[in-house]
Amino acid sequence: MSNKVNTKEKFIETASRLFELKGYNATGLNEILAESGAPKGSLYYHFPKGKEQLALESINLAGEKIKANLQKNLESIKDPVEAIIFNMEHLAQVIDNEQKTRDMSISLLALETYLTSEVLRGACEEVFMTLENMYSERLIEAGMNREKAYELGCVIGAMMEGGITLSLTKKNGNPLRLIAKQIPNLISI
Amino acid sequence: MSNKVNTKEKFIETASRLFELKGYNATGLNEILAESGAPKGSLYYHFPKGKEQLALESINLAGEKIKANLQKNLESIKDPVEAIIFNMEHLAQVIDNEQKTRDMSISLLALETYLTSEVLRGACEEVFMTLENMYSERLIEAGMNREKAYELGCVIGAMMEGGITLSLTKKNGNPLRLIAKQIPNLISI
DNA sequence: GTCTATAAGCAGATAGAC
DNA sequence: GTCTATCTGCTTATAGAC
Repeated sequence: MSNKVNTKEKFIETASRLFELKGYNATGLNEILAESGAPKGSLYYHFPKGKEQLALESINLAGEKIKANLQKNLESIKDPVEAIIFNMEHLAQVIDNEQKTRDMSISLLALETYLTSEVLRGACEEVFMTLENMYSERLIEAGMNREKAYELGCVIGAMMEGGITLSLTKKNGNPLRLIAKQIPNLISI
Repeated sequence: MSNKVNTKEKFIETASRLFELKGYNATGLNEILAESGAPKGSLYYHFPKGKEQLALESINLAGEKIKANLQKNLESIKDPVEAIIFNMEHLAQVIDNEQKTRDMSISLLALETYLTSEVLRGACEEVFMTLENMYSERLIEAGMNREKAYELGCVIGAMMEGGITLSLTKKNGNPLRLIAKQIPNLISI
């Protein structure tokens, strides 16, 4: 039924938001259930393997949203350097205004799960690699040598994650802005 | 008594290791007690405010160790660019061999606590800022303009944290190595 | 100062009625 | 497919003996 799909998607959306915000271990199923407005039995009907399965689908959803935001900027701004800078400065502004993550990073989930769940670690790795490849492909399109583009894709991805971590901890987007300022020094096509 | 000091320090050392490795929320007091070999009453005698107080001292200890490692490399290698690269490549090698953190990063703790504990967020922010300043001071010593040095200190700090996150998630030190390779492009004194 | 026993609550997960 | 009631085990924290 359509209700089944809606219930399941509601679970994933709520869980994805809470996992990104508070982390995997700090987010209880009861909290997800309360915000979803559904009972516990329903959750285990849709996710027989429990919390880990719900987290897997949550990571994938979060990844899709992060990718979509990046893609929008990479497509709408012609110069890849300017596009990457705009993307970083946009996140800086969001952190200045809200001081929390939303469709921004899965670093917390990755660091919480890389030692304890091979499934979740793998899902996080895949999200990271897709983001890196998006940077790389755009740089190749703009004329950069392939190998160099793949190396820079990873570096830019790392700078983003580190910049978000620092900006959240400091409660302001300045670290992300300083990183954005250095992007032109890394990219010479 | 000296025993008091030893017991308390043992708690902090064990907690610091476990918090960095598994995170604040995934590490139970029972686990810390088991590895410390001391009973629960003793922990609450030394840390009346409980887990948060223990975490505060754990973050400070982890920060001291991370700083000490960096300082050793910044002091022993004359060229700051080479020193920073060596430090990153050393961490890459550790991750290749052990695939987990130890005296390396407090990103996990920072991301877990920035929303829920102002005390712990502040402690993490202080560690991050001290590390950034260590990079900056070394660059200033080597002749770099002050403002530029402070900006780069933050950028290098962010790259380290992001590089560690990616390297742990991918189970290899390559992201850190690719970042190290880009350091010369950022630093022109 | 050290240690034991226990409290009170929440976690993830399950059984079974409807 | 949906929902309720419950189980087991773990969490942080405390009371009080020694």
